Amino acid sequence: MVTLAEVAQHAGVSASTVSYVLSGKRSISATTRQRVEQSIRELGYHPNAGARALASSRSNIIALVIPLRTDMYVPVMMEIAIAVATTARTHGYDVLLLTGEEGPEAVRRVTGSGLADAMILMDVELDDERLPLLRQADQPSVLIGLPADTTGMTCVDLDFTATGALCVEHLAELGHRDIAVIGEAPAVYERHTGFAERTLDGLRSRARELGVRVLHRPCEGGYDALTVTLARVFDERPGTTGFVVQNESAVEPLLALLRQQGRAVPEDVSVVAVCPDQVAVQASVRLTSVAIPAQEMGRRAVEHLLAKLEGRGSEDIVLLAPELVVRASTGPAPAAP
Amino acid sequence: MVTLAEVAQHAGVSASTVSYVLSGKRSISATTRQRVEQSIRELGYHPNAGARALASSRSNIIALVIPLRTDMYVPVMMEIAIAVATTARTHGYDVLLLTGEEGPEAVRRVTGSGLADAMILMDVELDDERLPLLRQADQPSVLIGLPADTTGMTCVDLDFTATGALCVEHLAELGHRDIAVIGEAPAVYERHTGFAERTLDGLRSRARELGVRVLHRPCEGGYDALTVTLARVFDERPGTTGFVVQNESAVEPLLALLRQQGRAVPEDVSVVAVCPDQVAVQASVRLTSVAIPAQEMGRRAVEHLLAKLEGRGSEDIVLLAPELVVRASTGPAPAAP
DNA sequence: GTGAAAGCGCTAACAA
DNA sequence: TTGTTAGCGCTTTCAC
Repeated sequence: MVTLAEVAQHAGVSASTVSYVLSGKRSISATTRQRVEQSIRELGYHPNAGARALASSRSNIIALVIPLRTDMYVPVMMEIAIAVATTARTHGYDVLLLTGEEGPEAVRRVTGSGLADAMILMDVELDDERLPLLRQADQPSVLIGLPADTTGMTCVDLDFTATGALCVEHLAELGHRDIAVIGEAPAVYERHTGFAERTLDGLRSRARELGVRVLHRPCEGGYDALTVTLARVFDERPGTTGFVVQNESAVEPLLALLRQQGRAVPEDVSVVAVCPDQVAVQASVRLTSVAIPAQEMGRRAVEHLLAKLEGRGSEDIVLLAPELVVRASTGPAPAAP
Repeated sequence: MVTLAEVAQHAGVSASTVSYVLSGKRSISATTRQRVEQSIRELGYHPNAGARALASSRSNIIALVIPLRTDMYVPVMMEIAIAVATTARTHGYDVLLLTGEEGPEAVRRVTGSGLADAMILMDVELDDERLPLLRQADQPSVLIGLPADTTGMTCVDLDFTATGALCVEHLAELGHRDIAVIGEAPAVYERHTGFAERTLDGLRSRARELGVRVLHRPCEGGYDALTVTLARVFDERPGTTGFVVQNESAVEPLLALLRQQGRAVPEDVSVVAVCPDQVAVQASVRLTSVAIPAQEMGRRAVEHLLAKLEGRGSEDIVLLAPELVVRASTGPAPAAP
């Protein structure tokens, strides 16, 4: 294993010079720099991460805590994780992958050991038990998601309230007056992950303003669950002409069942989805949808984290504006019979 | 920040004693151990990761290289990653998440810096450019996937050859004599990721033995692509009664199009999928399928890696046996018209 | 069963 | 612009 001392000797300079060539923290003459860089290349030198961390008390590692549950938004999680990793790399950081399994203990362990310089938490719950630890830790952190109490926290999330509002607005403009919301599995609401409620809040309050009636039904994914849910919806509100779906695994079943019942999309019924674009374009009817901007969420989370690490302040709450893309699943409400 | 020295002082012992209490590498009297453990708890001590890595030249970190492409098997990738992370934790290791983006350079960087003690590579291509580096590195590694040349490598993968064979066997037993294979996107085959070809090989050679005709069509996901592909299949082989699908995003479109064409599943046409169980059970017809055992792959990869780290040898190639689960999408071939 | 002490490879004052 | 040097916190030999 090649050490910095060996590089120094090979280049005929002192260790600190090599160190400074690497860090750029003081000016080096062009010739010296070149000799050192030459030696580094010739010897195939790579700085030792442990030694560096010890001496500088910076590991150049960001911890990313992903949810253990894989019942929801898996591709979105993955996309965020990848965005976090690639963004971090462009800034010289690596990413440590932690699962939610360890719970609050993970925060303590990483914070205490100096394994990572900072952390990003995904799938934050409204009243997350890790938040107190995070607040008292001296490590910067960013949440992806929005807890109930955001005091002292930096959060990045899609503006789900605006998302909900946007969905109704679109349907209202098209003349729909009776809307059903097919939501996430009941477990998601019980877990109080926040985003589902926020979508609903935004949707309902805008609906009230626009004079649109809303029926909300949480729903497990899959055909069986949706068959029941859909029957109940039309039973209770036969005049329903608009659907908002926020549940990936309900999308295709919904479309299939509507088709099966002879309700044409978008002629008889309009559907707006809150889902990744890939799902929207690969569905059997190309879906008008609001996408979850996973990449941007990951990127922004890292950038805010780095800002904090470098002592630059940064906004506390970053809510990304939703964008509704109109595709083939929404159209004017049918004339009342 | 609490150091080992402070714990030692607080407990009235030497630093090395504390270290040995932590590592268990030499016997400690019960009373001393208790005093030390007490101090550790009282002071809230966490060993410093950098110092530990420097002194022991072991980081207790495993690097996991995930593919950058998210065009395929995303949930499977995620599941493997989570399994790797949780398994690693139970053995005292953390996981560093690297994207394929850096390419071979990532291997060099991690190997050279001592950032990680070992690495796991996912989505290995048949002729992967990282393999030579891996072979010459002194770090243990495990591949998830099977390259063309496995010399000196430890690999974990589903036995896709057996998977292909299993699919035809099932269809052949049901009397199907003309089978179409809806494969991954052409790009997947061009990339030579191996698994797609291996499935096909196993499928074809078993088909030959059983006197079954096979037509293979790579296919992009989605409805449009599948519409074209399906038309071509029935054009070329009107007598096709069995399908094997190895492409998540072709599953639902296939079922929908067959239904639309008035071909009932499984009465007129049988479908076997190679896909995650979740996809199989949530499809509009519950699919007979061979699952990709993502969790087990992740777990096994870590276990083999640890075996190598501890100097225990370990098998070179681990091919997990496929299991076909019969659900509602396969049945006896219809009598010839 | 326990302690003393020499590093591990690097960073960052402090000096020149 | 460059060199000297004192640690960073821990592991591990060597000695008792």
